[in-house]
Amino acid sequence: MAVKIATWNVNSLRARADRVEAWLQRSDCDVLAIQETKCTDDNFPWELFERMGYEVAHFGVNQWNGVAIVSRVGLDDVERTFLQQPPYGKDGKDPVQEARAMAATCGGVRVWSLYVPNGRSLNDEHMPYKLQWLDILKSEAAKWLTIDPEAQIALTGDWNIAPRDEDVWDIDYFRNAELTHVSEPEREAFRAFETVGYTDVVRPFAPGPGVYTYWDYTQLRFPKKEGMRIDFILTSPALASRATGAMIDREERKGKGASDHAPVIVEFAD
DNA sequence: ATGGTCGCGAGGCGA
Repeated sequence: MAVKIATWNVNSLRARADRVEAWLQRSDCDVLAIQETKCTDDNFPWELFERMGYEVAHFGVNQWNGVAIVSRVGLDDVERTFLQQPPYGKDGKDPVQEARAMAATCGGVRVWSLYVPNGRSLNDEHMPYKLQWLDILKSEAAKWLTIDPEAQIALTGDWNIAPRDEDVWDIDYFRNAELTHVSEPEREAFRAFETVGYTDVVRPFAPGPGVYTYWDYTQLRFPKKEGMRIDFILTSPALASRATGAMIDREERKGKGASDHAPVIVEFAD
């Protein structure tokens, strides 16, 4: 079946409930993968989606992270965390499994909602966590294609990596400040998904330069058009061949109460 | 102008 899938880091679902509802209405998406709900199941706004006729599954353990999948074309075989997903333990504290990944089968597509660890800084212990998290996810994703080369898989979400120099507004600024998201280890971790067979299905329909999915709240980054392309939809080969269009909804970043990320949308034909 | 923005949750952390 034809299906329209979006991914969006909403940066708090409760603070943005009205915006999310309005966006879902006008975007007419069949599936929305959400990151950073910042909810637990207890304070998650279930009825918001149910009254629009969508099913919803959520994975959130505290006020951090949190991922969800919303669908009106079925929501089956919900899976929370990927196999071998590494936990995070700071300063030798007990490692905790964070709510950063979940999957569901919607309209025949295995949709993953992914919130890749930020990394924080090149020397922070969060960076090796980020790289290991991605490496293990890549290995799992490679296995899925080995098991079924025709699998319909969409790896969607906030990858916290800008794979190309043109994916940030000024690569020299990032290099000079030794910022994350553009380092070679991070980019290699991203390319590894392409090496095992996954494709960015949005970029061909929304080519750069100057095309971004995220703008920092500070420094007037959005009006100055100083953003980053860090949200992606990567798909298996069989699903990539069905992509007929895609867009980054930059309009949604405008105005008071916007998330710092824009929704990213792709359409697949039958 | 040595700051500037958010959200969560009630001080500081994470982004």
